[in-house]
Amino acid sequence: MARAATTADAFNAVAEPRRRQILDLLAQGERPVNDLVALLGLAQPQVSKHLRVLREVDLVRVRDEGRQRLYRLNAEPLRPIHDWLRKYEQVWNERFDLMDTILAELNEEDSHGDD
Amino acid sequence: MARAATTADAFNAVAEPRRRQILDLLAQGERPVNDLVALLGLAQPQVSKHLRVLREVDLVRVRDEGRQRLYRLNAEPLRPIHDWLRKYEQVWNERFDLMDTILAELNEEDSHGDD
DNA sequence: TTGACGTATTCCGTTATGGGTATACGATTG
DNA sequence: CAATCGTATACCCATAACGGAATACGTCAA
Repeated sequence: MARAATTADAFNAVAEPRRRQILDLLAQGERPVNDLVALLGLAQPQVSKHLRVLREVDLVRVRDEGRQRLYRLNAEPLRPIHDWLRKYEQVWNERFDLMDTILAELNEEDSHGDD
Repeated sequence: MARAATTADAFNAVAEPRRRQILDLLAQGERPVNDLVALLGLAQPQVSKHLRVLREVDLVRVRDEGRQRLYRLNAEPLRPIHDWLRKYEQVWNERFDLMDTILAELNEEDSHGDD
């Protein structure tokens, strides 16, 4: 074995900056591929590939219109990610990092205590 | 060029299921590596590697204690992800997907309209 | 100091990902 | 029917990333 399946879920789909950009653009409305190509400044095939990944996790839906394919956002699969993160929302509001800082400093002290 | 740097940011760090598990465990409190090894059922080196990735994006902090290394969650870097997702929160609450369904059906009709 | 323990790092092999380029395919236009 | 447009796919390359196994390194105990 080498790597676990990757782009198979929304987490991975969204880990790619370009794909996030695509979603951001589609959030404004339906768009044909060439629009995205222009806006992203990428080559058309790469955009199509990213769209494929997004389609596979159902983050985008397509609609044929003549020779164009209009892509549209489907945010639904993002919800599990959001839900997962919600657990941590509290954590970063509390000042645990203050304790971290203290611990880190103690650790530092410890490290160069005897050089 | 081949791939853009990957594990360099929190998005990618969190895209790995095992790493999410690790964070989930650390959310309960500080833990030494071997604890995680036992709980995850992974080999120790793999756990250390995942921890390294998490450390590099500052999602975990370490503290030496004797020959143990106690890892602790730092949720802070998750906030940008959460923020990014918040934009879409509204989208999946609205019933845009209803329109999607309709459009999809129209498209379907269209596809096998003339067989 | 030697040995055991806890953890990090290194090396290896495999996979799959992302970019680039060429090309295939369907739809429209003339 | 031919040419063109819009998009998807195939192919190639380089590299990163994961798992596995061995090993290095620091710390503690005897």
